[in-house]
Amino acid sequence: MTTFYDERDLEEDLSRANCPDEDLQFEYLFEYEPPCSDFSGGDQDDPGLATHKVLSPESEQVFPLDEHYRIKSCNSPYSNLNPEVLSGYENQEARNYLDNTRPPGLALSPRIEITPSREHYSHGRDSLPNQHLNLSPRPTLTVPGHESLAYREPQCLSPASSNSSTSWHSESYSPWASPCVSPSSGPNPADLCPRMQNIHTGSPRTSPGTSPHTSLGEDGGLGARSPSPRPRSTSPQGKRTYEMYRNPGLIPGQRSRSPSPHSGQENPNMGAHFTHAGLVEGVNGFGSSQPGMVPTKIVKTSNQLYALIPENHGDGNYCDQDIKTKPAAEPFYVIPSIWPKPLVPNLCSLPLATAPPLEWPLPSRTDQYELHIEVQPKPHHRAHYETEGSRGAVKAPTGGHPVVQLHGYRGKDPVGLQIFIGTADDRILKPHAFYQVHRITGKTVTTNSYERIINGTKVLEIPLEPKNNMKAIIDCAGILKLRNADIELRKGETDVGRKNTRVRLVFRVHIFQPGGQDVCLQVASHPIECSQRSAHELPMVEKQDMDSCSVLGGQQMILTGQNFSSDSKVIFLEKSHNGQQLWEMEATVDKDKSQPSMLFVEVPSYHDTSICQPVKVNFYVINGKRKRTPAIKTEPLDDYEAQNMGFGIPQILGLSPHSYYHNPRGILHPDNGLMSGMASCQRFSPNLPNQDARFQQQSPAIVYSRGGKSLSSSPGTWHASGVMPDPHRSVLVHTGSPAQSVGPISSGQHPSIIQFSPTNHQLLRAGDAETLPPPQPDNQQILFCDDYPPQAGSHSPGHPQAQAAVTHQQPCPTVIQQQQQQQQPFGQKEPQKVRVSPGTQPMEVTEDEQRRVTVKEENLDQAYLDDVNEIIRKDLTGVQARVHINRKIIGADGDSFEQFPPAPRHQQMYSWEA
DNA sequence: CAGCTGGAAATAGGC
DNA sequence: TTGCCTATTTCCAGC
Repeated sequence: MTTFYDERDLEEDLSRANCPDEDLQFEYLFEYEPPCSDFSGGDQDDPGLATHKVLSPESEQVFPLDEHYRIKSCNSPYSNLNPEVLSGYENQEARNYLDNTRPPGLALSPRIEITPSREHYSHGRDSLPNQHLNLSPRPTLTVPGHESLAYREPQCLSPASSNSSTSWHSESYSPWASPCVSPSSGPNPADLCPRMQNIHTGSPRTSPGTSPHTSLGEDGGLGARSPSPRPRSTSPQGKRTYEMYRNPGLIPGQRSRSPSPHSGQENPNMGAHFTHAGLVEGVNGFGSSQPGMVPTKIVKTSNQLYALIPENHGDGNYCDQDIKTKPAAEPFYVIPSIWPKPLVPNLCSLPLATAPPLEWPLPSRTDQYELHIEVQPKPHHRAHYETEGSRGAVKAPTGGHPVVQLHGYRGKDPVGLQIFIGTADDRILKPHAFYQVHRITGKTVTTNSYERIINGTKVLEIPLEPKNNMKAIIDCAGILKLRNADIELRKGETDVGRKNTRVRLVFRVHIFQPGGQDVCLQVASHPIECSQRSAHELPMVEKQDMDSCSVLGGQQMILTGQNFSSDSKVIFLEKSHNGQQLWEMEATVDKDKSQPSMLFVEVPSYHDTSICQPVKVNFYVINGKRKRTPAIKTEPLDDYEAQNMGFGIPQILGLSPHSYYHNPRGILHPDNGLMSGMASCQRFSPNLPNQDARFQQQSPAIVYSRGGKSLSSSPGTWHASGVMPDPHRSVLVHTGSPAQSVGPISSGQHPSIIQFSPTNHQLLRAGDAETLPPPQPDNQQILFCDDYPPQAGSHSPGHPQAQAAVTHQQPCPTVIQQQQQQQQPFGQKEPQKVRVSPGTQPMEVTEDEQRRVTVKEENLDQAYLDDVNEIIRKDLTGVQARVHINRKIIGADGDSFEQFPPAPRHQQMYSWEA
């Protein structure tokens, strides 16, 4: 079981569009193996030699991986990528790609592979159908009437965050300023924070935190806010609804396939910048190809000096916009010519002008360094509104706080660690529009931090000091929730806040190197659910003890997680490439054994036991009843869409689902220069509108020359470091030795739990933080593949044990024995009732049917991507596409299955007794 | 008393 | 259009 699949695929997303409640689903993967013998991701007893395991229902055979594949793999876009360099989702991307590049020579094991999806925390934004549409950078953020504002107005507008951290108005541009200092008394916001000009002009606050209800509407006339009880914001043009978001076709007049705020369609200025000039430009939307661009305007403030550079010509990446001086179409970016005074002397931090944009994907490690989250945050953190007091810093599962450490750093100077709130969806990581990091101060906070606003995103910076072993306890970062209406009202903002409540803590370091090239590393935490409700209602799977089994099912799978209930149901489903649900089956949950943190599930039989290829399915956990889920939903083909897509629907249908969520939008546009700058090893057709976002997810280490000039001047300025993740390997996660594993699963029966997806991996880490003795950094980082042996040099520089832990994979037991339980089952054993499951026949889509199917607008881009991917894939390896099976977890308000396919006769479905 | 928490009412939007 | 349901946002009380 060493292959990996991208559960964040097209069909899943399409299906999601048909199933609103699936926004709260956390999906996981499972793979069915056919009865016939074939490869199965094998044991990897030899850490240095990946194997494939021939698996039949009764026997297994292991043999080495074909060398041919390795060679082939070298041609992949990840040829220079070391999977271990990438963290979290990025690794999954590599795995996905690799998985799909399996050469034909290696037959795929028809097996079931259970893999926790990155959708594990899929929720809200990430699960929205057009989530991939928001991959474009967010160089500017606008508000109605103030289109030139380069910030998220609520953040700038609302100082109502906790006084402990106060609003980030003043702090943002004056890190060392008192959090409560009046804008009028401190640095002049008019100078330091142009966006503040609008807000504060005529209404300077004496204390940003004194009036939770002080609003933009009051101050800046944006009209989005009013004294409490505040009326819901209304948009002159009509507020987007969640449904509209899910289905852009519902939006009158919205035809753009790129509703991203900064897509070319919506912002020609931005779009024009996506040229081959360089990655920076592409990402930032700054079209400058002018080396040595000189700031056109210098603004002297009380504490800092900013260079104002026209967006279209500057090479600056971060900044505030000068609202007053520039029209909307020509926003300015403010680049501090003088680095703000750090809290720590000699703090090694990169000048904003040279730092990569927050939207940029960065690796978590290079050969030399690794930025690692030693302790992950809790999966839930109730964010506070501006009208509320702070809800404190994000905590760790153990009760402490997240810990981040930079490995491999030998310098003597502290390094600035940046923290911001990023998206938790499957698209490229970027600052979250609806959440901001919130600086926490107080006697309980041990970590100094200061704030700044980088291109509209609040960023905390704390020092990583050698004396602390370059480790920082993140006890100063809370999460502020911005009102959806305010954000959605921004011009160009296409994301909706509804059900978009998952975030990640993103950590970044910029390591100054003597050679003149600095290294930027970034690592994102596990997803954090920020809503109040979900903390108690959403079931989450943190661990699954098996990821594949025979198509015959019947094996017991133990899910470890949270918020399971007696009503918890585990649903297996399969979708077609176009998102149509092909099969759905509720697994039998052993109510007697199950606990709030553990579910014992009997894997249902796959509907087609005669498959000869492994099939991936989804499964998810749902608490409570579930509404009817349409098995197939078709829509009339939108001519406009079809025309603009440039290919027929049938083409879409055959596309690989992989990387659907990774539409890089503008970033990977052939004109944006990303590929040339970051993934030169891979060539794409310039005619294709998009490229596979995996290549940005798999971004190489960013090495750049100090000094803003070069950043946008040429593609070569930003170049991949020589240390790129190994592309040859699918990767999986070894969750630790038996002694380190959690719970019964870690007992002798399952000494080595292998988790296959980043999602699962992430969750595991959250749990491991409590149970695994530190340091266990590589439990998370040990990513290797079934198809390829770990390579020297790919290990974590700071964790030599990484390699050693690679191959303790064990075959999944066909039957998992009941483990000793510390908790009581939900209830006493009761006669299970047979669930009525209509709709026995798996959905089969004929070609004609497929032609009638309309892929939602937001999915077309990915279709393009997949198309490209498929071309590349075939070109590189000729690997045949796979069928994926994902799994999900649904929220408590999930739908019921009125069209639930009946289980095979030999495998009746059971449900919890009410 | 400030900050933090948990809970829940009020509100808005979706169906 | 209405009612129900869910998600969001605001408010309150306790620690």
